Amino acid sequence: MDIDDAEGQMETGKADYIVEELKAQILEGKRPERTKLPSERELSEQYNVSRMTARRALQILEGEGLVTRHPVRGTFVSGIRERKHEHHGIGADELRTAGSFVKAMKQEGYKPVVVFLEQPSLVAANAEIAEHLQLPTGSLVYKRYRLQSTDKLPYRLIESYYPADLFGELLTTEIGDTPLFDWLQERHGLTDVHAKEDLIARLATPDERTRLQISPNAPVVAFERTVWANNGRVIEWAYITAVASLYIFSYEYNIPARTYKSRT
Amino acid sequence: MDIDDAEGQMETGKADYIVEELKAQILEGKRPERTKLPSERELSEQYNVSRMTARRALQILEGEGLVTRHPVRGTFVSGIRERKHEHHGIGADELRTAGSFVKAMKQEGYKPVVVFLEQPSLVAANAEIAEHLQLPTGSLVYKRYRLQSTDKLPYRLIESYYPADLFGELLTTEIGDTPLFDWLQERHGLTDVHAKEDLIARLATPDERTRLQISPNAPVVAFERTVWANNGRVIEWAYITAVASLYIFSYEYNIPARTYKSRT
DNA sequence: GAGTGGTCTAGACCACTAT
DNA sequence: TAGTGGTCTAGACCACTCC
Repeated sequence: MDIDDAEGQMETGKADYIVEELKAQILEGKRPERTKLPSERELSEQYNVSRMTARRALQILEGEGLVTRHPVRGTFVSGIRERKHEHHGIGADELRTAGSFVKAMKQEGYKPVVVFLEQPSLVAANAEIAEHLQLPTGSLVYKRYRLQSTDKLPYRLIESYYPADLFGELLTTEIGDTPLFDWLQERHGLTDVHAKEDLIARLATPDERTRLQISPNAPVVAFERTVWANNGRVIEWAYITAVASLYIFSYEYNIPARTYKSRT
Repeated sequence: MDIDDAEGQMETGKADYIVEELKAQILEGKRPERTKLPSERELSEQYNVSRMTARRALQILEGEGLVTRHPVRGTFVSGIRERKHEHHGIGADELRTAGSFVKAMKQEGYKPVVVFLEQPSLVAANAEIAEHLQLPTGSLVYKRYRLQSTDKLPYRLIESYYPADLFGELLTTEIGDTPLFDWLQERHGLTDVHAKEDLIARLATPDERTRLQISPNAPVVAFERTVWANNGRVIEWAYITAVASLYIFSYEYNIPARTYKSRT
């Protein structure tokens, strides 16, 4: 197990070597999903490296999405199958049935929890929000800021804004579990919608790390979403931060034919 | 500058504190894009912390996409505007004009380079590739494995497969700079295409790290893309790894109306 | 009390490159 | 030769939870 014994064939670093060994074991099924990996201290003894090096190996595996780590509990194999599909595009129905995600979670045996980090409220739009919603700066907008979790395992942070003239009455109306866009269709007759999403991937900021309960090495997918109604109005702008290791983002689209040679 | 002086108001760690200071300076414009940040050793002196802590701070900034780091050169502010837009969906034209990305790069003054990591070749499809291309296992497929770079700064790794009966002749045909899908349209009359992409975000594997020349803390966006022609055939399946800090992925789609109350 | 991961220290050597 | 980031060591203390 001593790394120096294998040093002959090794060009990579010690941490990378441990990564490759553990990864092979995981992919070969020798370490099934949800089983516990050796702790940092155990690994450092087994491979005769310092704890920081064993730690780096586990952090790399975490970053690649192969394991999940928890203080106290330990490090666990988290197969790719654990990722949640977030499907958009042709046939997308997440927006139509805003509760669909929650339903899917329930089917999988999770208990979905939504925590409002702020009380939903009407606020004056700053320049940025106003521009996104195509409203004058200072317009009243309905704001929601919430965290979605399953069994105390947070997966998504959502900050969303809506024009107050369409959604403001929500503050005094109880719509229960009715998805927001169903309510919009019923109340205001807005049906077809068009959505645009801009995604980036990055590591979490300290604040997001705390809220999403992830380690400094865990990537997130941050995206803006703008939703237009069929009358051309922007009806939602949202900034969403999702724990990357839990998600597969799926998009489908058509590319229309073009007249051949119509462009250079 | 000594962190312990500010310890009173500080709940976060020392690395996080340095991150917040530097981030504020960057966002306020005190540290303009492309300017050099203090080195790890300088920071560790300025803040009276160990080099590893200063290092962690810079790595966190790198992970968040605010700075880029290079051995020898140092750490540099890399504004968000440096990210390249990758636009898909309605109006998407990346596939139609496969050279568009390259053109955009040229306009920005970059010199695009494509390195074929393997000679393009006809290979027998293994079970996975065959399934993706909807062909029998063992079918001949045309494979390309290439790395895209600008000025020795790699940004994307592409492993792509095509049915040999449609694309095999490319091995002996010189199509020059003609985008692949333009050639397909001209040669085989396949026009409208449908695409599906599945994205995940994660940290790079050691191999990807080496090929893309990024540090262990830099996230990547890995995605599969399947492209169908208008006759229902799969004409491309690709696995793409993109340096996350260089990309914004943009998707646009419509959500069709539904009959109200047609679902629960 | 024992064990987990999270953070931090004060050193060290390396490969690489610009001067 | 000097300076950069990359890697590694052998310790340390912390917060937290389970027993």
